[in-house]
Amino acid sequence: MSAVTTSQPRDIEAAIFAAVDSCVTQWGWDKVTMDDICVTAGVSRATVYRLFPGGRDVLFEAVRLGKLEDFFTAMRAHVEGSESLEDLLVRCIVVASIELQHDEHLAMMLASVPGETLGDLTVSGLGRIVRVATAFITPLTDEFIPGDEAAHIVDVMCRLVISYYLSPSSTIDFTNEDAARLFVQRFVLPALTITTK
Amino acid sequence: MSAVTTSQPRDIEAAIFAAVDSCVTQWGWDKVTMDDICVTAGVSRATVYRLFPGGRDVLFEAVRLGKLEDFFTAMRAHVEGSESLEDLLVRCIVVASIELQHDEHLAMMLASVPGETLGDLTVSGLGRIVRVATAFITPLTDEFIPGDEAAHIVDVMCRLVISYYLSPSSTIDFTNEDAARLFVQRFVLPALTITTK
DNA sequence: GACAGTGAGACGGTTTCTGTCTTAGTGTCT
DNA sequence: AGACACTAAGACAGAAACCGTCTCACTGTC
Repeated sequence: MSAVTTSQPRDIEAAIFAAVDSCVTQWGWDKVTMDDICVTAGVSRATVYRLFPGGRDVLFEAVRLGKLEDFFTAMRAHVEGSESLEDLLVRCIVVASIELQHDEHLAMMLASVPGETLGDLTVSGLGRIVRVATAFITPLTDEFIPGDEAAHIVDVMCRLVISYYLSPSSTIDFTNEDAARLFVQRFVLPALTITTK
Repeated sequence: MSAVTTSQPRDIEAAIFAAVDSCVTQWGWDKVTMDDICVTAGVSRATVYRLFPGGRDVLFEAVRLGKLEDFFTAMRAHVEGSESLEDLLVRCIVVASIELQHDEHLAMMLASVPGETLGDLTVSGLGRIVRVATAFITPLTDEFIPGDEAAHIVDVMCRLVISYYLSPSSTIDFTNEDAARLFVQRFVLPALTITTK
């Protein structure tokens, strides 16, 4: 009937991502069908499968990866140029914690589909989170400590930042720079097997 | 493995109703499966089908009917004993409007699954609403006007109360008794073909 | 021991969903 | 004009989910 071809592929991809966001927020990952997404995005099924060969799994993985990369891209802008490992770690922790707190979409997901969202933050999706975090952060730590040591720290810090986001503590506030610095000085830096440069 | 038989049938029915509420709030009527409800209610599928022979349709209809009856039962308690038709109608309008405004579950449904909820309030479910409202209210109007006349009024008023709940007007506030009375005096009572007693 | 109520789960029939494919229509570039 | 790239629409088969029914074992009560 009418085939509108004025939009660029990027726009369509963005529309699909937005549709997934919207649908998942409303119904959760489990309940969403590809048709839901197609209709919401105003796009035909063929288009979705052409842009994401592999279908549902590939699309959803791309969405999750995309969100993580957005998150860490935003974070990296705030932590680049740190002049010491301590500064870098403290900034990472604080910026990530604040970013999490300000993430409205995440908050909505936690409210509307808490089970799945929690699972994605703490069980099924934690591996991906740590992986992406490591890929983004270790390049910044290279000038201070070796990669495997950094990977260990990133792994632990991911878990802690998420935990304190989900369940804030009265003793440690990771959105506060001083508190984060104290934590890094007391627990992280001393644990390094290599003397920091 | 373990069959707990300590609970009364009424408790189980209540648990199922609560489970439907919870599931529907989370996912909407369309996305909820009987298994979702069974798991949420902590009850086996056999039990649900035994308590609601006919399955999904019967259960859902029972839930919707139950909610409506709860609504109008609460309302009737506030409007019984009215000494004139005008008083009765005004009270009905005001109490129903306020009750709607205070209905948190309905608000959550409108927020989480607006499409379905709106449809149930204005299209697919309106007939049931009017039917139940008529059954509850006409007995109270019997001493003032004949049944068919009352049914007409109830029909119109249901639609108006719902409309003003969904989309409040700056000119008429049905939660305000004076405004409601003015409305009844100007538009409802004069329209009666029979002189009010 | 008889009985009523329940959980667990198997079962077949139906519906829904997925992923692929074909066809037709539209805009762009040459 | 004609080749090309891209999309909508929808048919299609296979897989998965769901529904409603049924049987069986178990438990607490009478």
